[in-house]
Amino acid sequence: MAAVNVRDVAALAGVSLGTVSNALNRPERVSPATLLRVQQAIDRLGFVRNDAARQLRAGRSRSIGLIVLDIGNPFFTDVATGAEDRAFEEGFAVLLGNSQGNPTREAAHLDLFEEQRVRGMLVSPVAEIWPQLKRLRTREIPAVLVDRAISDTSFSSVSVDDIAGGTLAVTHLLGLGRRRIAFVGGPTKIRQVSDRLEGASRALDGVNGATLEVLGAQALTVLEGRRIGEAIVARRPADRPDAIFAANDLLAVGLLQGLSMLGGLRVPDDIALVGYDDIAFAAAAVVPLTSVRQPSALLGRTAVDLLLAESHDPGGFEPQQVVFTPELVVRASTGGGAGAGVSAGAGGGAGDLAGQELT
Amino acid sequence: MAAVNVRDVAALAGVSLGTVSNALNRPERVSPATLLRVQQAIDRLGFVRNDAARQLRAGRSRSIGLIVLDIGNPFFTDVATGAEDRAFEEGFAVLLGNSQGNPTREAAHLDLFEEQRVRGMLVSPVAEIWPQLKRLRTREIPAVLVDRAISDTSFSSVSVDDIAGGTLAVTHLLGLGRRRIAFVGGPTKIRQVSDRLEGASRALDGVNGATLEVLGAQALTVLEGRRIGEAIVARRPADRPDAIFAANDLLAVGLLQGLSMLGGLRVPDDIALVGYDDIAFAAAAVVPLTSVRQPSALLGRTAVDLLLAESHDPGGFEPQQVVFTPELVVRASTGGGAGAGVSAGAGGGAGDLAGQELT
DNA sequence: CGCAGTAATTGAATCGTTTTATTCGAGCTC
DNA sequence: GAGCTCGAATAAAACGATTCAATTACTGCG
Repeated sequence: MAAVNVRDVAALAGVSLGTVSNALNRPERVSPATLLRVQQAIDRLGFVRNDAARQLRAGRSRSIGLIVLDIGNPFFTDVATGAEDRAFEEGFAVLLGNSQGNPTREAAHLDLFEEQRVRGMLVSPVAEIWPQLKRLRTREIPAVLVDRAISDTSFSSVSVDDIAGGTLAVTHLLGLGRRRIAFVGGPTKIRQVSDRLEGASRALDGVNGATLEVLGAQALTVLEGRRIGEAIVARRPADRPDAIFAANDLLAVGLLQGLSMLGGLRVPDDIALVGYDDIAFAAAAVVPLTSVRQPSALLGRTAVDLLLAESHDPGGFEPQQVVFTPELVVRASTGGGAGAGVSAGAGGGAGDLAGQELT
Repeated sequence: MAAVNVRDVAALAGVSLGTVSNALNRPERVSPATLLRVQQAIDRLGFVRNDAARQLRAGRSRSIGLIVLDIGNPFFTDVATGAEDRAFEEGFAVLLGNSQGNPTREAAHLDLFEEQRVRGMLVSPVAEIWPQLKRLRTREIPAVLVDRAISDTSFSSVSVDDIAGGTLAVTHLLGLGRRRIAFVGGPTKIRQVSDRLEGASRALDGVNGATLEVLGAQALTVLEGRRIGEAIVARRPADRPDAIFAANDLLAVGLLQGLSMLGGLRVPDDIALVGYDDIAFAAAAVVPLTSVRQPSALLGRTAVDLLLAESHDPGGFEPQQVVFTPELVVRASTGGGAGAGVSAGAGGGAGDLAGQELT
């Protein structure tokens, strides 16, 4: 009883196997009576379609590949969640590939998924893989780039506007009346960092008396943030900024520790603080962090939409570059909630660590 | 040029298609000369095997299904990383399914993956799905349970010994000379919580003068930890515990905030603190947290190993229950590093948030 | 020189489904 | 009642790789 196939079902139902296929795929072409008989036979035998045969005949599969830089990174985890969710709605399975920033692994995953004849690939590329992606396209396997500024507009892509995010953050700080703004982030060769800085500096345009100081960071880590925070504390009060925009939440959390817990400054009273990414911990920090949130899961969902759209109409489809605008989640670190208090900030939102279950 | 198949390759190489297949799968049966010609033809045409046809013939696929409760949970992310990594080494693709704790979604994923004829499934089950898993087994699709205590030993499983973890944590605290231990955690109907408590209480056996107080928590969150921390601060000094074992790191971080930052107590001087899970943030807390680490990625790798072993020998395979022992990572919150300082603790380790890249 | 034995290659059958052209009837019209 | 159409069901031909029994080519040996 290892393998139940359409033939067995047909035999039990007393019809031809073509009819079984029709019952499965175009029920309206089959008379109600036989449809019922076929259904019963299927249930009785516990028949499950063999997708391999199906896709062999159809020439296309019902799965899509997702290759990410690092599945451990919460951003990509969210992207994957969104993509899987959307794909599942459409009856597609998602093949997960973790390139770990390794071009060799990335290429190998591309090959592996091509053998599986995936319907298309979602890729957040490590290396320059245009040649490979173009080759895939000649095989009618479309690709959608995730979170990469892309020069080649012949591919669809989804990304978030980091410049807008930077502007959002600093405009908020200016709106609170702060004028001595500091940007903490680096290395600037990371596009996201330089874009966020660019956005920050744009926000200053036309605001008189406002200054933007750039404090370079070696890495986007908590420790680095703490170090910089302590350096700020060491300054004369008049030389300190009255607001900081950190390039990501890890830095922001470190800054918070350095400034407030170790340095004795008050956040947001003395210095207001905005982070970036809205990681789960942002809401749970001692002073809940105001942060710029990226619609990560939506990125994943949208990428799948673009992929399927292109797959349905390989010829006529026009590649699209979808750029999402991030959103500011205001919490206590800029005075959004209770002063320096305990209550959760305004945002809240779905992914908060607060609601997370135990491992 | 949409589809290049073995026949095309055979034609170009001037051999029969059987030979091409041999060249692909059993190169030693083919003369070096023809092997070379076939290789060249493959390269020239850019031939890529069609896995659908392959698996149709073979009756088995080269992919495995992974169904997790919540891919957003760092524990499962690590499990997934380990599983994907191991599977990839073996040339297998991983189909990712996120059940989101929803039994309906879980069942649907099971069906979807069964249609894909996966080689086997890794499942961290939401509901009681034994009937479905047993049905799968009659189809030679083995399943391995992930992180579930399992009564039915006819399935392989991988899990972590939470009792041992609890003992580990509290033994460490006792070793530091602490005697008034508090366990913070709940709800106890979660098996992991009750097991950790059980382990904690076992550690006390035979240690005279040691007491274990249980402080129930409504949820395993930062906020709840903070609340409990403040409650402890409100006690008379003599009534306070001198060490706390928290059921997970979120609680521990909250406790740290409540005790130390808001309450003025010193960690570890006044109260030593141990968490559980060793989440990325544990090392980055103001006082780096001592924590119990679970070998999550190893769980994933091992699960894949068990799955493939069973798949290779469906008849003779004996299901195994692999239970991992967690490991204690000592950091400053129990005096492991600098007193209450800034330096990272002992553990460090691969997954630290410290090294994490920007989104 | 012929024969056995091995190595290399071939061709046909097969996996399970979908699809397409075809057949079979029944019900209608004129 | 002959000719039609239309609905329902069928049989056969794909899809692309693998495998196995059969064939050919070749080597060495007696």
